[in-house]
Amino acid sequence: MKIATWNINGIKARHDNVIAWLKEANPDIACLQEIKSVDEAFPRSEIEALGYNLETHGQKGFNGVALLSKLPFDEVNRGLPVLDGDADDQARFIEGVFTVGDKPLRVVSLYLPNGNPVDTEKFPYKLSWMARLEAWARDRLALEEPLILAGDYNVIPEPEDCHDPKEWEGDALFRPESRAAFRSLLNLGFTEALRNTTDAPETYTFWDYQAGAWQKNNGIRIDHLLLSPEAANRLSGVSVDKHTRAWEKPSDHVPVWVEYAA
DNA sequence: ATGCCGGGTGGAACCCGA
Repeated sequence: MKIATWNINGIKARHDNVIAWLKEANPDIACLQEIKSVDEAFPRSEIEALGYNLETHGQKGFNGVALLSKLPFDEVNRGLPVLDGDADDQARFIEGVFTVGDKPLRVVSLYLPNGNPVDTEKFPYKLSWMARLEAWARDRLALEEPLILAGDYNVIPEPEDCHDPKEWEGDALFRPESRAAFRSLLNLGFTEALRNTTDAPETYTFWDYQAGAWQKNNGIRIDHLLLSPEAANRLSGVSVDKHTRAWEKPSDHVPVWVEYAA
C-alpha cells in the first residue's frame, strides 16, 4: 500500500490538482498539510467519490491538516498534546489509526511551524512544538506498533538537502537548534524513509514560487516520513512526485510517498 | 533579495509562508 504526504498550500486553490494527483498516484492514505480551510468548508465530495474517508483538522486562513484514507478510521486524534499550563490554537497535527492485516497502523499528518523570523516568538514556538512532538512520539513508540509521522517538518536535515546551504544559514529551517531537534526525534528510533533508501543528490520537495527557484532547481527537502521500527520493517520503496511542481497552479511542495508492505 | 510569488481575508492592503 501507498502512504503519501503533500503540503498543498490551500485546498480551495489546489482542489483540482489534488483530485488529479489522487487519480494518478492512487495513494491508500494521504496526509495533507496547509489546507487553509475550516472543517465545514473543506470540499469533500469529489475526494469521497474517489473512495476516500476524510478527516480534517482545520482553521481559518492558515495551517490545517487532513488525512485521506481508503481504509476506515478506527480512531482520530486532533492536535498535538500540550505540556502543562501551555496552549496551542494552531491546527498542525492529526493522527489516524487504521487496521492493516490484523494490526493497527498509526499515521500522523503534521505541519511543523516554520519558525521565521528567528528573533521573534515564532522560533521558540517551533522548538517547543518539536519538543512536544518528541515527547508524544516517545509515548507512541512505547506501544511498539507501526507508526508513520508524515508531513511538512520545515527542517532541512543536512546541507545536501538544499541546493545552496549558504542561502539557508541562520534560517529557522536550517538553524542548528532545528536540525538538532529533528535528529533527536530520529534518535528515538525512527527511520527517515527517503534518506534510508536513496542517496540521490538534489532530491527536494519544495521550490519557492519566487526568483525562478523551480527553473534553477533551487529546492529544499523539508517534507519527511518517519517510520517506527515496526513500520520501517515493512518499507519497500520511497518516491517523490516531482512532476506535480510543473503543473498549472502548482503547490510549492510536491508529494512524497512510501510503499508499505501490508 | 526579511517577500521577487502566491494564498487567504475581505473587499484595500496586509498577514503569512520558507
